[in-house]
Amino acid sequence: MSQQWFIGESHHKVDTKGRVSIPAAFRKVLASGDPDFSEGANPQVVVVYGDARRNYLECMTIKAMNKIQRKMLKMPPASPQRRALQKMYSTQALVTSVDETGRLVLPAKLRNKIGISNEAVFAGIGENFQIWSTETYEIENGLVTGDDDFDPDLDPSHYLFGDDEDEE
Amino acid sequence: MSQQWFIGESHHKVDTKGRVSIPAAFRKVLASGDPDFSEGANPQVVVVYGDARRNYLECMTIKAMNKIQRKMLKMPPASPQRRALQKMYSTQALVTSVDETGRLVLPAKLRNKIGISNEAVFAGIGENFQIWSTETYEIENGLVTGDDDFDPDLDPSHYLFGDDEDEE
DNA sequence: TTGATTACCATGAATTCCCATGGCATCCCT
DNA sequence: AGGGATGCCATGGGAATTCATGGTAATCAA
Repeated sequence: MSQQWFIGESHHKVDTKGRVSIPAAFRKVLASGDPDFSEGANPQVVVVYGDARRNYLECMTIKAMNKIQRKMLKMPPASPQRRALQKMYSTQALVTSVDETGRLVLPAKLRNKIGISNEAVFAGIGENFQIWSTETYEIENGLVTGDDDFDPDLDPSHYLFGDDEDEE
Repeated sequence: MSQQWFIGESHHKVDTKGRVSIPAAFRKVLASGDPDFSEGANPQVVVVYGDARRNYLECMTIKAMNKIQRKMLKMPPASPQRRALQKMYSTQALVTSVDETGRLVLPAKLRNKIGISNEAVFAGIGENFQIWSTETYEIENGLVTGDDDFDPDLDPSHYLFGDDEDEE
């Protein structure tokens, strides 16, 4: 069962062809989230580059993608919500697979979108992970925007308080 | 099982004869959704150009078309709903096949319908995909119509929140 | 015959595949 | 504890293949 969540942060080189190594730990999660994965083969990944306001790529397993697709199919076909989701998760997304050497190829379009020159940051978010250009990542993650219910100066673990579910 | 969904977005040239390359990824989905497909042959596609309000072509696999036909057969024969569907999906549709070089030929009638000059956009929507003229696509997809429950400025992923199905 | 449609061939660019290397950590042997 | 030996990991380069696209010849329909 190895690892279930994408956890960790790491930096990787992006070469002229757009190839980037995926952190080894993430590859295992991808493999376990790919229904068609067989030992020795290469797991598939989904890369979502949709939303214009985002300056990172959202990556997930096939299982996670299928779950999203099922959710979308349950929404009213012509609703703006469903349309927005479909545009983002179906149209502006890419299904590809990890290569023999554990790398992912990011097409030029996607690299431009997030402004990657030659180095990328992989950030695990649990059920999915993000790819950032190193420069953007440093800037964007320095400043945390707060709203009325959020205090940037507070230790985040405070928000875990209360309503514990059963163990494990 | 290769790929199950039409996912991705890409631009392709349309020549004077109406020939357009179908994105390679889409061709694989078409092949797997064609019951009569045999290795090395050319998969079939269904192109629906019916509805006057649409300024794009809706394309799907044979399997998807069969599903729609079955649904229609279950509806009351003389109902306006069934008639409308039949007109769109049976009358104003075209079954054709991908050629040797991976292209599709769009007859002049269909090109005029969606106003294609010399470039088309292919947009994957999961179970099917759309063909747009580049110009229309840019315009139509820039403006997002909002209603009371829809905020165009919100990241679409918000609409995925809640009501989780059981874990698999 | 004439315009349109289909089949066949050609090519550059992009992408995928395959092989190679250096570094770091782990294991194992004595 | 030293010192290989082993193996995985990140990265690089070149070859081989696929893709998108163009052109020309053959076939068809009216």
